[in-house]
Amino acid sequence: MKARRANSREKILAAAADVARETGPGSLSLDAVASRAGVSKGGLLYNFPTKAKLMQALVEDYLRAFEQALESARTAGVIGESPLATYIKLSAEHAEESKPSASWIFSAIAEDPDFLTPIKSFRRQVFERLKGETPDLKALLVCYLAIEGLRSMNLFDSDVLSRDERRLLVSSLLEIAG
Amino acid sequence: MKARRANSREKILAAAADVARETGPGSLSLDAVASRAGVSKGGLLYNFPTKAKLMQALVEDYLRAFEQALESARTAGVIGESPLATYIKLSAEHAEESKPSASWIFSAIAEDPDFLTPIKSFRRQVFERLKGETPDLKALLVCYLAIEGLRSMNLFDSDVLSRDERRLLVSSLLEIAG
DNA sequence: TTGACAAGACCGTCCAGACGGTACAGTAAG
DNA sequence: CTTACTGTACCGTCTGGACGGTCTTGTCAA
Repeated sequence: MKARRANSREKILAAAADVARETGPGSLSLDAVASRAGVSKGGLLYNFPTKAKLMQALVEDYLRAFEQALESARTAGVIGESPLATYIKLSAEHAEESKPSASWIFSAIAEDPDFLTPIKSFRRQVFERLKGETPDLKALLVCYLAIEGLRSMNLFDSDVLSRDERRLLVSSLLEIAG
Repeated sequence: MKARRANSREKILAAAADVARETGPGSLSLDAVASRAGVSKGGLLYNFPTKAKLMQALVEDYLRAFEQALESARTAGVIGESPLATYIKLSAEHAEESKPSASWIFSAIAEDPDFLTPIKSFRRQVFERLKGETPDLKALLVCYLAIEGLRSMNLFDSDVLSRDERRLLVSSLLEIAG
């Protein structure tokens, strides 16, 4: 679409995520993001005219990426696999990444709590879809919530569970999901 | 120990939680808390000499309250009930409260991410204890994580699950916990 | 009983710094 | 000529916190 010289947009987005993760959600200032991205503040404001637009882009990119990953996992998955199982596997992989991938969310809701609404409605959508595809509601609830718990641990960079325990959890969930 | 004239300390703490919930984590300023608590800024600073101390008090009170609730639930609980089942019931009750009880956490970690460490170590402690008391590790993992998911939904004020679904989830977990 | 006084609890104002955002002149590439 | 920036200077606002003053309460000697 844009960016002939270089892809500043993505650099900036990545820099914002890094700054949020490393220096904390409250320290996500435009100056910090700009210098981290190797871009001047003027350049940042050229790409994202306001801080809110930056946050919005962060949210939208995140949601789009997850949606695409889910879609391709669904088509590329094992044929006999249930949609719930696919969801569990994909989410577990995401949570297994060493870096908390979305701690910028904290910055976003600190900036304006309304940034949560698109995320919430996306989650709701995914859950409703899963509900239509899963015969056993109890199994769905348990698995979905446990995955949500895993996501939360990743978000808060919690080390309550060991790697082995995480693996055992996932395999148990897959067993429950059938 | 303190507060001869009135109990400003608790009023302030409650006000801080209210402000964080209603106006968002980023808007938790001393001025806002003071006016909400019906106290001047000077008075607030008298009780909590710095913003960090306020946050710390919020964290400590929260942890202490949960610990006490857990302890009394353990002693007052049904005799045949497993510790895991007690934990599930208590946490579910907490999550059932209409107001997100701890959204000030976002404010705290925006202020300084280190406020998470006492919370994390507390969680770890609780989990380790549960691990020593629960024979079935798989059941523990699934239940603990699902509860964590429930907590996260409450924290983010998410409405993905209906009340009925939450109830079904809890009963399923209790079934798994045995 | 009373008056002096100390301490505790709180008020209201002020300030330095940080932040988001604007403005604008310059420049290198296509 | 346009796009995509860089760099600098600047403004208005908000925030944490310091500070000095004020009102209330308890204590205790006379």
